[in-house]
Order: sequence, then C-alpha cells, then structure tokens
Amino acid sequence: MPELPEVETIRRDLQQAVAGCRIKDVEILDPRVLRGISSQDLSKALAGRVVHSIERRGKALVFNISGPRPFLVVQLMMTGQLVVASCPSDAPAKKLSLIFGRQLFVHYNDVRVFGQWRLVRDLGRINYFHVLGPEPLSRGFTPARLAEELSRRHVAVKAFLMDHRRVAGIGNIYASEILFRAGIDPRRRTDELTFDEAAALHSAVREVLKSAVRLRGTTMNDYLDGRGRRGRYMDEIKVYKKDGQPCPVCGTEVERIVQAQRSTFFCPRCQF
DNA sequence: AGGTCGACCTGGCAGC
DNA sequence: TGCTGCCAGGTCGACC
Repeated sequence: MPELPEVETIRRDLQQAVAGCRIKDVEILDPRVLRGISSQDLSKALAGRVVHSIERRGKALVFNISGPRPFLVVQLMMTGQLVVASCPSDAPAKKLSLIFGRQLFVHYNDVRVFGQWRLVRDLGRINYFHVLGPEPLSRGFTPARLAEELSRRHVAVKAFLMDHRRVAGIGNIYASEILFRAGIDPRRRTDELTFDEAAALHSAVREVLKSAVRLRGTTMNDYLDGRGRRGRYMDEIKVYKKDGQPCPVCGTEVERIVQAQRSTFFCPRCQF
C-alpha cells in the first residue's frame, strides 16, 4: 500500500494530532497484526504512555513514546490505514485503536492484515532498519551516490528502485512514475546507465516524491491519509495502471509488463 | 548476485 | 446469479 509520500502524509497528520498526548487505552480486535508481543502485553505497555513524536523511516512509522520500550513501530504494508478520529469506529477492517481520550482516537484499519505492529526497546532489533538504504529526500541522497550504487548492481533499474536496501520508500506506483519522468526503460540494467542517466533518475526520484508529498499521496484503492481523505497525486499519475491509454507526452500506448511478479507500466517511445 | 516463487491475507472485478 | 481466476500500493525467506 502506502509508499513514502503516503506514509509521510500520515506521519504529519499523526504528529499534528497526537504528539504530546497520552495513550489512555488500546483496543485490539485482531492480534494477527502484532509481532513479538501479545495483545495483553501491548495494552499494558502502552496504556498511560505519552507519544512524544512520530517519525518515518522508509515506509515504516516510528512512534517515540515514554517508557522502557520507547519505539512503537508500525508497517502499513499493502492496505494498512491509520486514521485520526474524534469518535470510536466500527469499520469492518478495523484491527486496532489507540485511545487518547473520549474524543481522540487513532484507528488502524487493514483489510488484508499484512500490516505489522511492534514495540521494541531498540530499533536495531528490527532488521528492516538495519538494511534500509538512504532516504531519497535527505541531503545524503546525491546524484554521485546514486550513480555509484547503480554501477555496483546488475539488476533491472525498476527492481533497483523498489529495493529498500538501495533507496528507502519507493514502491510499485512511484517506481513506474519515476522511470517515466526520467525517460528510462524499466528493463535497463543499472550498471549500463550513464552518469547523466543516473543524474536524471536522481532528479526524477526527488521531483516525483516531493510532488506526491505535496499532494498528500496517491489513492489507487485503499489509501487514506491520517484525516481519512484520499491523496491528490492520483491526478498526476502518468503511466501507472494506464496500459492501453495514450502516453501524455507522445500519445504512444502505455504498456504493461511484469517484472519480479509486479506490474510495470511505461511508454515504449519516451523511455529507452 | 540476481531471478523467481510462495507465504502472509482479503476483497474487487472481469469473464464465462 | 454464481463460480473461477486474476489482480492488488510490501516484505521476507527459500531456492536455482
């Protein structure tokens, strides 16, 4: 489900709504979302704790809370939603709610139940954070660093972009959109890209993600932001799920191919 | 090392 | 209408 822009949008909404607030209670309807902790233990550990802040790393949200296990880590995976609300919810997909008060709730909905909640003392215990690559909107993500990393790998550039060990936070929608913006064929091998192509890719990564953050993400199906609203980047999508439709630049039909069991969409004329 | 596949789950939709 | 098969925004581990 959500990729970097969607998770970042949710993070900002949560930060605004519950940073500094105390968790009064936790309601767990489906313990399958919990990892490494029981419902009872999670409820006990969270009740009475203050949420200091909410951060994002890749596609994971980290609630910094008071207490001996100060990191509540939530991965939304495909269909997870975190929605701030002023009343209880009986949504069928609801799996868990954080209750901050009579009129402040954070509801977690997840139709496919792939999402994962963890409570840890040390973020280093979570492998995802160990291997996570650079944040593409950070200063450390430079054209030179990307070019270097591309040259060291021998995979299709689409697979590279979606590998969170190489660049954090990019998923299937934005990988296609970024490669369209950069004018690069998704099947090209990373080690055969020129420095100029790497630089174009670097710009495309940042432009697409920044623009998507500004528009509060993309809603294809399930994604809702922290206020329960749809993302507006949907209107900016150029190729994702547009197979058979004309390329917005040249009019050639957008094609769909399968790479690593995932759909890739691209313009065979603009991308080479 | 890179690719492919299955597993984790449920629901929507196209086609018959 | 009802069935079947395919598709879906993520991640991990096994295997060739």
